[in-house]
Formats: sequence, structure tokens, C-alpha cells
Amino acid sequence: MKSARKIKDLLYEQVARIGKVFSSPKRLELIELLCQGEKTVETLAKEASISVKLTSAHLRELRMAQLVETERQGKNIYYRLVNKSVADLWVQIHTLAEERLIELQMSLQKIATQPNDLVHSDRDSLMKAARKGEVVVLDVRPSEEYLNAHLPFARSIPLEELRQRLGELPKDRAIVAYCRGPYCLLAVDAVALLQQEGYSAVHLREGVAEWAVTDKR
Amino acid sequence: MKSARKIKDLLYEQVARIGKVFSSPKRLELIELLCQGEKTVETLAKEASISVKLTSAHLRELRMAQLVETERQGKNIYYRLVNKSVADLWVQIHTLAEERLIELQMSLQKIATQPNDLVHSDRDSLMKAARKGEVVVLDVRPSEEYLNAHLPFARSIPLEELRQRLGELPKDRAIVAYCRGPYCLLAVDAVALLQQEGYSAVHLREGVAEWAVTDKR
DNA sequence: TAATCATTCCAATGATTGTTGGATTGTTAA
DNA sequence: TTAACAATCCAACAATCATTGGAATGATTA
Repeated sequence: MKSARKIKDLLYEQVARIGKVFSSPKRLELIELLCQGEKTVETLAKEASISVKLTSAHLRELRMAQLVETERQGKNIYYRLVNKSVADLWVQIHTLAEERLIELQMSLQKIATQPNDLVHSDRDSLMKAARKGEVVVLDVRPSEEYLNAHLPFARSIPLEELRQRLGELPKDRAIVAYCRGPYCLLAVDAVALLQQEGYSAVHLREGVAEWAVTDKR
Repeated sequence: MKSARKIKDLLYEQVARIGKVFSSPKRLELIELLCQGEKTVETLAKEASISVKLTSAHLRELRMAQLVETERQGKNIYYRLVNKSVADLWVQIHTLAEERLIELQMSLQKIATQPNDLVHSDRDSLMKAARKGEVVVLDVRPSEEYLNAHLPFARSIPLEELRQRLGELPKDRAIVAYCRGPYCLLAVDAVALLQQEGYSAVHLREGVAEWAVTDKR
């Protein structure tokens, strides 16, 4: 039998392989994007504003850590997270980061300059209001992402189409806009546009991944 | 206002600071040790089989990521995790790693060559049996760690003292030994010794951190 | 006060990682 | 079949990280 020390080193090294995946900003962004549903390398590259080659290299890391799986559909290769645990871990890590790092808290506050941020403590009351139709929950992500998964009672108007489709929204009710999560700025833009146009709009920090974390504290 | 891209880069970079902490085997081992309670740099170094200087360097990373806090007590500086979220994250990461990485699964199986491993699905029944006194739950970690936190109904006999104190244990009941978690080999040794001496002993993979994860699936 | 101990800081090393350009594989469309 | 496309592999570079030795700090004990 090997020495206990060598066995332990081996074990921790394996776990560190998973940790490494979460140690690069770009990879984190890719993971967040994959939380919205399966995507091609090209799409991921564009959304994350990096080259296709670099995206491929990062996805390779994810693949080797067994956190994503691929499927060829015609010309494209689609990547998706292997299961919900991966999305959960992303949420846990960024939650811990927000809780601990003051720099991150301050950066996040900059995003929400106006006091139009919904605190995430009132999920139940938001859902109750949405059920009764007192508020409109608005998903401003691309429609494929909405189709893949969305919050209960949410309506889909991608940010790109929002200006033309403003007529679909009521002016007499509150609009709660959300997107991919706290680091996605789509909903911020949407809220700005809506407020400018005279709608009463607020921003919901959370996305589907955050909403769906197994561990609700 | 800065470009959206720059803001996003900043945000992910901050989160990656937390991720980086979990990307090094030694740091993971230190975190697991800190899950057992506060410890001095020297103790941590000895337990993790690395130099004090290197330990100090790794702890510096943990400190800068705001995941640990320090307190001077006399000559020594004690380190402890800032809160339970950190321990939870460690458990989540190693659980995901065990779930995904076949190499890790195989290494873990090597540890438990005999079929004396308790699956972790039967927490409730184990506790029920422990309450009734049908089994003895045995904590073989150093006694300070036991004093800091231990499983319900557990008795403490540190591995080092086990041979001398065998008489305290009954031969007519099952003994369930545990230590710091699946990567700690104290309980493995304990079970080997107990079985050799004619006790019916089994090994519980989980430690207090795993037992206490908020998210029980 | 000096001496000792526990820990950290600083500087230097080799090893690892992120990133890019060029060539390559596998797939669809003409 | 060839051309175009999506994605990967390979090689190379700079940037970052783990690790070690030597000096420095801060607290305790003699």
C-alpha cells in the first residue's frame, strides 16, 4: 500500500482539478452562459467577447474536468453543463464572493446606481404578485434562453426587440426585468430604457440559475 | 460610465479570486483541516505535511480572499474559517469532483479495499441506531477537534490513544468510526486496528463538515 | 534587557497557465 | 470532387503561481 501521504496528495489534486476550472474569469463567464442552456463555441465566444480559439481552449478545460458535454448538430458543436450541480456550484461561488469581497460588492453597487434593485429576499411575494398579475416579470435574454428555462410567469422580450415591442407592456403595472444573473447587464439596460419611456421598472438581480439553487437559505 | 465589457470583466475577476483559492491541492487540504476548528500555522503545516513558510503563504491567499480570519492567542496565531459557507463550498466542490472524476472515484475505492464503507444514504438510520445505543459512533480525530464539533452521540478516542483504550469499546456492538472526511485516513487506520482486534467496525466516509452541509440531497 | 519562538515579508527559482498564430480535422454545401 | 465553415490541436510567448531560503516582525519568557 502506498504511503498515506501520497494517497492524500492524489485525492486533493483531483479535487483541485475541479477548483481550477472556477479560477479563471473567462471560464466563469462561460459557465454562466452555459447555465442559460446549450450553446455553440461561436456563440459562447461572441457572448464572452473572446476569440473562438481561446473559447475552445477554455472549453477544453471544462471538458477535461467532466463538467460539460458536447453534441454535434450539423456544422456546430453544442456545449452544455453535465448537470445541475455545476450550475449550483457557480451560484454558490459567486454568492460567497459577493458576501466576502468588498470590491465585488462595490462593483455590483455601481451597476445599480438607482435604487431600482429588488432584494432577493422576497421571492415568494414576487411570485405571488406575478401570479395575480400585479407585476409583469420580464425576461430580456435571447429567446432561445427563455425557451430553455425561465422564471415562473415570465414573459419573453429580448432586449434587442424591446424598443419596438414596448406596446406589449402595460404602463399601469410594475415591470420586473431579469436576465442571466447579477453579472449580466441586459436587464440593467432594459430597466433604463423602460424607465425612460415612462414605465415603472425594477431590476431583479437573479437569473434562472440563482433561482433554481437547491440550497435556498 | 465604463463600458459594459469592462465592468463584467471586473466582476468575473473578483469571483475568480475565490475560485483560485480552491484550485490548489494544499489549500484545499488546509481548508479541510480548518473545517475541524481553528488551528495554528504550525499545526496546519504539520497536518498537511508542508513547511511552515509554505503554509503561511497559502494562508495568506485565504486571508486575502477573506475566507479565513486570524486571532492571536499568546505566541500563536490561530486561523479559522470566517463562516460555514466556506466549509459548505469545500464539501460541494469535493462532492462534485467525486461525482464527475473517475480517477478520484477509483482512488477513493482504493482506500476502502474491504467492504466496510458505510454509504452516506443512511444518515437517519445510523442516528436512530446510535440513539438507541445499538451502534457506537467513534470519533478518532484529535480531541480538540472533537471538542470543537462532533457528530451526534459520538464518543471520542483519538487514533493515537486507540490501542491503549480498546477496553472502553464493546465487542458485541458495531462500531462506526469517522474522522475529518473522505480524504482523511485516520478512520481507515482505526477500522483496520479494530477489526484486527476482533471488533466489528465500519468506516463512515463523512466528517462533520459533510454532515453539516446546508444542502442535504 | 536579551533571547527565543511563531509567523510573516521579500526576493528568486522553476513550473504552470492564458493567450495568440498557424496548421489540421471533420462536416456541410456547391 | 472542391470550397467553405466550425472547431480543435500544436507550438510559442508572456504572465502568473508554488515553493524555497534569508531577513524581519511581534510577542513571550528568562
